[in-house]
Amino acid sequence: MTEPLKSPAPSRIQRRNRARILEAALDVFAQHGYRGATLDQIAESAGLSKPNILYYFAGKEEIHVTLLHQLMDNWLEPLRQLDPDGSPLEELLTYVRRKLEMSQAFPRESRLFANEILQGAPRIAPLLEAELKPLFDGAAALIDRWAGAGAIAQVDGRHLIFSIWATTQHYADFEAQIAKLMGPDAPREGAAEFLNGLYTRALAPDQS
Amino acid sequence: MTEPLKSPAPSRIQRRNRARILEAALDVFAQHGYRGATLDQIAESAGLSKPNILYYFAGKEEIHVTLLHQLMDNWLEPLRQLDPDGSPLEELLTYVRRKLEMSQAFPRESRLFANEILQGAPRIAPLLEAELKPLFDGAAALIDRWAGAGAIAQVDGRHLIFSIWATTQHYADFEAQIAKLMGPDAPREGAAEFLNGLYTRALAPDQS
Amino acid sequence: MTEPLKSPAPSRIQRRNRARILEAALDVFAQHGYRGATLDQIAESAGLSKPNILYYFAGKEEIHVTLLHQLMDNWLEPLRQLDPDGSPLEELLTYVRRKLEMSQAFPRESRLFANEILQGAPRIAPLLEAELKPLFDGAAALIDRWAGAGAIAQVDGRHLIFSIWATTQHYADFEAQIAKLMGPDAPREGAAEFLNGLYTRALAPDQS
Amino acid sequence: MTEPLKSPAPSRIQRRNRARILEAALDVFAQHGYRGATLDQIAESAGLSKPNILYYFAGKEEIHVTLLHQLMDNWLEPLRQLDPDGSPLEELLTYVRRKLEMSQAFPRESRLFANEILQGAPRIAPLLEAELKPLFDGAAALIDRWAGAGAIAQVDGRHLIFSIWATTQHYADFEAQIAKLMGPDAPREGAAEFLNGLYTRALAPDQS
DNA sequence: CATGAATGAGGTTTCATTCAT
DNA sequence: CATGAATGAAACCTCATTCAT
Repeated sequence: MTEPLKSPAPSRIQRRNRARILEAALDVFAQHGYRGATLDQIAESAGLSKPNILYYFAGKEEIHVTLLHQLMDNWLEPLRQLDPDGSPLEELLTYVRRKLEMSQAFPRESRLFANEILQGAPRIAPLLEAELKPLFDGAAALIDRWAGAGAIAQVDGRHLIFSIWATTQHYADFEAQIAKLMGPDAPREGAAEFLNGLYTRALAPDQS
Repeated sequence: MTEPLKSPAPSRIQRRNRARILEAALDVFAQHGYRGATLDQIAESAGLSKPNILYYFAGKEEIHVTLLHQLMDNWLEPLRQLDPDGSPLEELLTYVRRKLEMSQAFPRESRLFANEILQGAPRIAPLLEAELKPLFDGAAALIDRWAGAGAIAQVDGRHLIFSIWATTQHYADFEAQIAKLMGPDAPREGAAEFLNGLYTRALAPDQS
Repeated sequence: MTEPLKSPAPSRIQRRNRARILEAALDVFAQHGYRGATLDQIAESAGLSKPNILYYFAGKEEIHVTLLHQLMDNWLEPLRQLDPDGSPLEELLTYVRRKLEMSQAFPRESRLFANEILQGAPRIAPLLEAELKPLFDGAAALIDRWAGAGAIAQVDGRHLIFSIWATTQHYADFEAQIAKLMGPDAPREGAAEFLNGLYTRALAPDQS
Repeated sequence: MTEPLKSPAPSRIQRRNRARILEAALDVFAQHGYRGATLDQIAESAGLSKPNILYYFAGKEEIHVTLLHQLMDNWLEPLRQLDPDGSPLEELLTYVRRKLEMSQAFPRESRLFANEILQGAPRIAPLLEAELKPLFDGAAALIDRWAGAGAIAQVDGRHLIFSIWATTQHYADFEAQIAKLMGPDAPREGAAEFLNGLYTRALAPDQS
C-alpha cells in the first residue's frame, strides 16, 4: 500500500512495467487460479522476460497479493457509498446497480477474488478482517436499522448483503456457464433489469 | 489373455477403493483447485499408494472428470423436480430450499463445480451443453409461462434461475469469507429464512 | 541417526542407492563446498537421475547433513580411545598416529568438515556442542592431569589437542598446496615420522 | 575516444572504491566461499551498485584473484624474514610468533586462502608455484642445514614449516569450532604461549 | 563515474506418470 | 491387486553479466 521508506519514486519505466505485469497477472491468475498460473505465462503475456518479472516483484506470491490489495480497494467502493441519510430503498437499489456494473466492468477481478475465497482465503484473510469486516458490519447494521424502522421489508442485513454480492458477482464468476446457457454474446442487460425488479419487490416495505 | 471383452464386474475391493479415491479427491480438488491438487495429497488422503491410484484411474484428469460427472447428476436433481403442474410459487420456493440444502450438505461439490466454471469450464463444457442446458431451457420456459399467466411476478426465468443458483451456492463457495464476517461457527440457518422471505416477496404476483 | 518409527527396513536397493549418493556427494561437497556443489554433479557421479536423488533424500541440505553426521562419528573414534590408564606419552603419540592415518585414509571427509567449519559451522554447530564438546573437555582434562602429575611436559590440554588436529588434518585439507610444494606423488610418509618426533620431544616430561 | 594507451592514473575516488570493493569482497568470500558469495552481497556490503562493481573489476573471479594476490604478498612476509644468519631456534620461534599474530590479525585472509586451497587451488595454483615454492624451498633447505649442523633438533624442514602453518592458521580457519569448544570470547592468548613452549621443546638441539 | 533495467544460464525442487516386480 | 523405484518436464527462483543511458 504505502511505499517503503527508502525506495525512490518509481521511474516512468518502472510504473509502466509494474502495470504491465499486474495487468498480465490479472489475466492469468483469474483464468487459472494461483497454483495454475505460471510465471512463464505472466511473462509472455506481459512481454517481459521471466527474470525481469522478478526484478519488479519478489515472487509469484507478491504479485498475487498486490493484485488482491488493489482489488479490495476498488471492490469496497460501492459499499462505502451507501448513504445512511439517503432513501433506503433507492440506496440499496443503487448499490445493486453499482455492484453489477463493477462485475461487468471488472470480471477478471471478480474471478480473482472468487478463486482466492474458494481456496480458503489463504492470502487475503487478514485483509478481509481488517478492511472488509468493519465496512460489512456497518452496512449490515444500517440495513437492520432501516428494516427496524419499517423503511424497507424485514430482512437480515447481513444476508441481504450476501445475496447482493452473490447475484451480481455471479455474472462474472460463472460467465462460462452463462455463456453456454444463454449463448456466447447474448447481451447481459437483462441482468440489471431483473435484479432491479427482484430487489424492488423484495425490499418494498410491508403494506400494513 | 482370455480377458472378457469389456470389463469384468468390479470386485468389492475395487469398488471400495474407487470410492475412497473419489472421496479423497473431492476433498483435495475442492480445497486446492485442479492445478493446485496433487496426486500425492489424494493418495495420502485415500490411504493408497500413488501408483495404485493410477491403477484405478488413468490420470489426474480422469479422476476430476469422474467427480464432475457424478456431481452434475446430483446437482440437477432439484431442477428436475420442478413440477409444471404444482403451485408456481410453492414450487419455486421449494426449489430454493432444496438447492440451499444441497449447498449446505455438499459444500465440497459446490466448490469443485465453482472452481471448474471459474476456469472456463474446460473439462465440463460438453456436459453443460448436453445435460444442463436442456433442463435449464425447460425450467426457464416454465417459469416464463408462469409469469406470463400472472401466477408469479413478471420475471425473466433464466435470470431467476441464475439468482437462485448464486444465492444458494454462495453459502458453500464463499464460506471462507462468510466465516470471517459472521464468525466461524455461526449457524447459517438465517440463510434459509432470509432466502425464503426474499423470494416470497419477489415472486408474489402483482396485486393489480 | 535412528530410524524414524514408521519407515520399514530399507531394502537392499535403497541401501545401495543411498550409499552411492552419499559417496558421490562426499566427492562433490569436499571439492566444491556446500554452495559450490550441485545436484547435477552428484546425480551424474552417482549414476542416478536428479529426481531419483530427491527420492532418497529430501534435498541438498539433507544429504549434506547426513554426511556430516556420519563423519562426526568416525572422526571422534580416535579421541574416544585415549586410555586414562595407559602410558601418557604413548597414548598421545598413538592418538597422533591414528589421527594422521584417518586424515590420509579419509581426506574427503576431512575437507568436508573443514569446509563446514570455515563457513561458520552453520549446519553442524549443534553436533559440535552435543557430541564433540564433552569428549573434548574430557580429553583436555585428562591431558591436564597428566601434565600436572609430571607424566608429560607442562602443556595446556586444549591447545595440545588443537595442535594435533591442525597438524594431522593439514595433510588432507591443504593437500593441493602440499602437492604443489612437494611434488604430486611424493610419499607423505615423512609426515608420520616428523609428527612422531615433534610430539615425542615436545611432550617429554621435564628433566628436573 | 582519445583514451591514453594503458590506463590513466586512478583517481582518488577510483582507489577508494576499489579498496571498498576488495574489503567487502574479503568479508563475503571468507564467510561463504567463492561459489557461495554473490555479487549482490559484495555490492551491498561495499555500498555500491552491482554494475558499478563490474566497472572496477571485470567479474567475480577477478575480484577473487585480486584478493588472493594481495593476500599472498602479506602472507609470505614472515617467511622472507627468516634470517639465515640469526640464531636458528630464535629465528624459528619468532617465525611461529609472527605467523600466529598474522592469523589473529587477518583471520579473513587466512580463511579465504584456506577455502581456495581446500577446493584444489584452482585459481591460485600458478601463484603457489611462482611465489610460494621458491621461498618454501629456500626456507626448508635453511632449516635442514640448521638441523644438519645440530643447531636444532633433527627435523625435516618441509614438514616443520607445514606444522607451523597448520598450528597457527588453525586458530583463524577453525575459529567457529574453537569458539564452540572454548567459549565465544575466550582470550586466545594461551595459543601463543602454548606454541612457543611446543616448538621450544621440539626444536631444542639434542643433548648428546 | 554511476546505475536502473534486462536477461540467459543454471540452481533446487515438484509432480504426473511409467517401470518392474 | 499393489507398490517401491525411477524419471522427464516444468515449476519457481538466483545470479553473473550486459545494455543503455
